[in-house]
Amino acid sequence: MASKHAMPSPQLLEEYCNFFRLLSEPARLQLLCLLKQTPMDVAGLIEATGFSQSHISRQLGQLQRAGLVRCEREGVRLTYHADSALVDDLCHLVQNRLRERLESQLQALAGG
Amino acid sequence: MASKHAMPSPQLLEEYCNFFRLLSEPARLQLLCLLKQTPMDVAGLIEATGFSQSHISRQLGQLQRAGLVRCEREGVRLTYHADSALVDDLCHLVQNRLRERLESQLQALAGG
DNA sequence: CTCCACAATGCGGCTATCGTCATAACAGCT
DNA sequence: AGCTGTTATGACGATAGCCGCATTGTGGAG
Repeated sequence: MASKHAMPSPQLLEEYCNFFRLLSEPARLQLLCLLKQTPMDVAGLIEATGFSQSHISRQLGQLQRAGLVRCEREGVRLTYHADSALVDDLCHLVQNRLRERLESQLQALAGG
Repeated sequence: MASKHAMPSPQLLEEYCNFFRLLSEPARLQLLCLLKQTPMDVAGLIEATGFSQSHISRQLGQLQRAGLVRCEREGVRLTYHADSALVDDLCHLVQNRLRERLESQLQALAGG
């Protein structure tokens, strides 16, 4: 075969970017991480983050459309969940990368 | 321990976002994928993508500062490389997610 | 040193997105 | 029905990022 890592099609590339863009906003990633730890309603997220209600609602909407978050009614409240392990996996990969990079910089400093 | 997936610190969260933002731009991701397949100079990337010289140079600068891309002089030209498997891993994870999501939507359609 | 080719950067327009305020939609209770 | 509490959305200013044009830096050849 040509390569183990063929060039993705433009459409797929775009999908990748759309997904990564979701995670590229601190507010959204924070909400995701919080909801992974403990499901909450919007009031809880306001309490936890200090963001405004409308801001949180918007971000949750984006995450929900991407399937990264679900919600269930409990009376008048909506309890949001984030149960996918995907985000954790992605973050761990990035974390390892960041660590490796800092270590190599440290070595370069010691070696120089 | 409290949880297998503890909340990352604000600083780390920011670093994650910075990294994901790099991948959230089709131009950058495309350049990354191209350079993973075949190392090239800027002229080659212009040929391959149709982007302007300055645009490509800027994106390469960002990728280089993040350590996702390196370059070597060959005479007056700079040959850029992208050798990390990280981006491939991240994209594969996302691809699986996209596939699963579409499959579940398909099933919901069939089941309804 | 001068000239040429390649790459990087200052500047500016443009668009997209964030984040807030105010308001609308919605579910439950009386 | 109306009232209350919760969430979603329309409108808008502010900000950030893309992208190209023009210029500057940089290394090699004459």
